[in-house]
Amino acid sequence: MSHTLGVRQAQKQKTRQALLDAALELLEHQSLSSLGLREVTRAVGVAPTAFYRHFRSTADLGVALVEEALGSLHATVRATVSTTGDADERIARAVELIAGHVDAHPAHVRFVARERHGGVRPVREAIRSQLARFGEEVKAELAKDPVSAGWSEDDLSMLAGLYVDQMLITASSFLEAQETGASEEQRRRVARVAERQMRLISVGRAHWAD
Amino acid sequence: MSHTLGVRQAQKQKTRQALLDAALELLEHQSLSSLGLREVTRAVGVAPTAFYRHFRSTADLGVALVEEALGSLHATVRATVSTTGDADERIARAVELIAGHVDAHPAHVRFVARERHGGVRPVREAIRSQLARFGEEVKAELAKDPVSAGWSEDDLSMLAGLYVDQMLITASSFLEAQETGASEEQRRRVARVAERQMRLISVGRAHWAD
DNA sequence: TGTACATCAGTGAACGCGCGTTCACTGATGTAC
DNA sequence: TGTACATCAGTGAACGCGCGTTCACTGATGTAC
Repeated sequence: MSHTLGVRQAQKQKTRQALLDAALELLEHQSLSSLGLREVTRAVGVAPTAFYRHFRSTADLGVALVEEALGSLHATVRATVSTTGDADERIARAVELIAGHVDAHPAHVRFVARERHGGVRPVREAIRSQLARFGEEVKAELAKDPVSAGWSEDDLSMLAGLYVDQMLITASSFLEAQETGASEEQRRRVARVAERQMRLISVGRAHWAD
Repeated sequence: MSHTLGVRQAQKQKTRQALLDAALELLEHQSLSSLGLREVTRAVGVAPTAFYRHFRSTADLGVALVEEALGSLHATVRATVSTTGDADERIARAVELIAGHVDAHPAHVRFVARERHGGVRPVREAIRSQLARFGEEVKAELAKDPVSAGWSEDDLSMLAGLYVDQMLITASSFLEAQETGASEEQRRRVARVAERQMRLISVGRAHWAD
């Protein structure tokens, strides 16, 4: 370990991460389009001008947050598609993984749900392109499955998109339950609905070629 | 026609509507949480203080916009569920109706998609409660259909929710195509994907009880 | 129909405040010899 | 190892500006008689 990055650069990274963390927290109750640069630096405890050493604008910071948030989601997506077992087991496991992701990174999920259709174009586009990548991965996984034998590329993409959207809807429902301080029972109801919706899609998939 | 509302009240309504219209237009490139009261009055051409004669805050104006936007969507939802014909015809007609709605009211669709998970709680809640009402209507319509004979209440709700979410996703896809100045061919591709996703759900529905 | 008074949508000045951005700076870290 | 200079992350003062909100007002509309 002779090359540990240098004190100066390490400190810079630390400040940058503090800005990202503070922004994510401030975004719990507002949208990126109303987030102020001074708000963020105040929360971190640095001068407003320090912001410019790391980001050109709050929109730029938002794009960095997309990478962070969808990076963490990416791991969950991969875990979800690579589960094994019969259809029902895989669905139950997928919903559990999503619930776990929302518990671990609620602010990331909120950020993606909020800014996916939000008012800041570069952020919206960054989210869209990352979700398209997820779609490609899910599609590749679907293609391997014997259930999809003989499916056209278009149909595989269509189904992959349906799954990705469904994952986000499910994550967003768990988040809402969490935010409104729902009981364990309400949370389980969200899980049950999500499982059945995925199961219905999976039934449709099994009979698609009929 | 002896009771036409009175000049004063008619003028007040006109100003109120002008505020709503201006706000909706300003929300094309930002979220409600960053919309300023002075921005809105400036666009209308009235003094900032006139705003308070109609709304207590921009959040309050947002709630009024929810009613307007979901009122217009409501008509489309009802038209969609009350189509007749075989499954494929009904799906094609539903997608056409959604595309038509996006053409007629793009700003309404954008507003709902953006603020459904946006930063202003009362607005989010107003949207949620209206969408829940749509879900109830779709559910009632599903219950009448012989395909759903023997379905539990929970399963009917689950499917109705899936349809409502799918409608919004479809509307949002059309809007995105419209915003990015997509060609007629790209627009038709959006329609084709949406139709197939609905068809897959409909296949799942037909085989649900198997 | 005419008059006197009440209502109230919209005005315009004023307020204190926080915003984003600029600029020249400081002082710790990094580098060359 | 020590020295002299370069780099650059973070500072702090200053700027002009638009914000939301208050207040007393105006004058057209509405109402009572």
